[in-house]
Amino acid sequence: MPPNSATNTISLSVIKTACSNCNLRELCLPFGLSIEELERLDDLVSTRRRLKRGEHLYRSGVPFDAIYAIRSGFFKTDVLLEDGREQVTGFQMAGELLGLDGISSEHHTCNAIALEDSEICAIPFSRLESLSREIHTLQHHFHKVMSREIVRDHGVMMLLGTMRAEERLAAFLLNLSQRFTARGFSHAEFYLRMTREEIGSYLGLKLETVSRAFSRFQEEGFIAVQQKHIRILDVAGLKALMNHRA
Amino acid sequence: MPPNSATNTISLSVIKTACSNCNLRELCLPFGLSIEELERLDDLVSTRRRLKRGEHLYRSGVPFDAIYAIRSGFFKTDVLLEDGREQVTGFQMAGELLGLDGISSEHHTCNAIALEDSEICAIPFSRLESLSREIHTLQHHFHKVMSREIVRDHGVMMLLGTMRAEERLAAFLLNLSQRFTARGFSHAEFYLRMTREEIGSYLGLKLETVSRAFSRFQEEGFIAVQQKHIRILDVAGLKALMNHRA
DNA sequence: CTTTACGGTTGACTTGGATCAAGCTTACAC
DNA sequence: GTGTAAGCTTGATCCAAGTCAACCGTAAAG
Repeated sequence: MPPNSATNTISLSVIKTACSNCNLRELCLPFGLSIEELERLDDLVSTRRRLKRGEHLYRSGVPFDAIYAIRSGFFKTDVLLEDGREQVTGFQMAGELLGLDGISSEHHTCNAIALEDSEICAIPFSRLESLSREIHTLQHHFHKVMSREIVRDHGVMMLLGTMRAEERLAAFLLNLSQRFTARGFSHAEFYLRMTREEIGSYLGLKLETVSRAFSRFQEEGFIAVQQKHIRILDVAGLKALMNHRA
Repeated sequence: MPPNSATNTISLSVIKTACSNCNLRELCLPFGLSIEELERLDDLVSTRRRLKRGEHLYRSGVPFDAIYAIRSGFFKTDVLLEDGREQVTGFQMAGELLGLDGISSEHHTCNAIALEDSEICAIPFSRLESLSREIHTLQHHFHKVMSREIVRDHGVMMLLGTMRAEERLAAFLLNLSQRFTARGFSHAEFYLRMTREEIGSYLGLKLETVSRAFSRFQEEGFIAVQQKHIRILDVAGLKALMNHRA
């Protein structure tokens, strides 16, 4: 038996799973690039890494040298205060970028933790800067991605600063639903990868309040919840809840 | 009398006040550039604009085509919900950039309003992208500025998500103080350009709560307040207040 | 100088969400 | 299988901040 030939074929095909034939390319960094440009980006995205549930992709304080694209899986990012308080700053899914916070000080300023077994592509940042000096489209798209992160953060501030508990949770569910839809999953049915406590931390609420709001939404017929399994039954109802000053 | 000659001299000297001899250059976009590079940036920063207190620099929804550097003055940015709720997303001072949120959708997503008579430099964004494809240092610094904004937003999330009213106000005062210091002003004494209501909106509190927290800080001897005039008397006291889970 | 309006302070009372506590469900280890 | 721990739900109670209201201070307009 010549095992090498088979092995080589497999590993070659694995390596070949670069940006150019990644099915997330329209959601991720390669968006809008030509075939030739894509191949240049492939050269850059050399390191792939698998993470188990609970594993850190990076920790606050460690030197920054790459940003990460999520190939599959689900992450949270959080910031810890000295006294132990945790703020979850975001939940990230396939096609989204992690690590943009590290550019400013050349050190990561938050923790990124896999909430399920995941796979990421590491993109060395200085090489990304070089390439985006040559590829206008890549440069512009990268700027859009950073800007989108700022806009998203403003949305979270709005949520934390002016909304009541049920509005926050409704906004959260609608946002998740919309992002799952963009990835070809059901907009109405999904599993939450995070605990009630993590949702609470993100939304500035305690886990008991999150749990009660879920129960309330179920009583009202907006959703069906069973632990981490969510079915959205009334999108309009959830939206209405957010807009009227209750 | 020949008024023209005098006028021309003045306007020439005003025009010459470009990045290369702006005293904010170390805080602003030109940071780290060589003399020649600075001159290329000067060509780009052509439009200067004065705004009266209360005037909008841009409004949410209008097309984005430039970012703005604050030459002098003070701004707030806010997001309005359909039902009228306002979230102040930031306060910006000299040397800081406005409008980064507009890159992602090519439309501004918040309002920028002058809180005192101010002057800004408009930087056409597509020209900034061109130039930063040629000047590595400019590209890298711009990325750092965007990233810094993301880190700042995470700080605000932490504040809104996990801190109590007095911690939030203490964090806010310490942050202002630090930014004034970086601009060569007293770290201990300054005038607030915003109302209690705007502070409250930023911090996710009502104006009465902000007012009471100011009074409380004064009673404790941490600060002296008289309307918008603030003197910080005990930085350590304010810091301590933030760290101990009270 | 007086009027007026806006912003700020303070008090009394209410309330949404936190806290404390008990019990339940699910999943995994043994 | 059974045990156990982590996560979730629900109830009772409490409290920080919100709401409502009155009044004060300052600054701009007349």
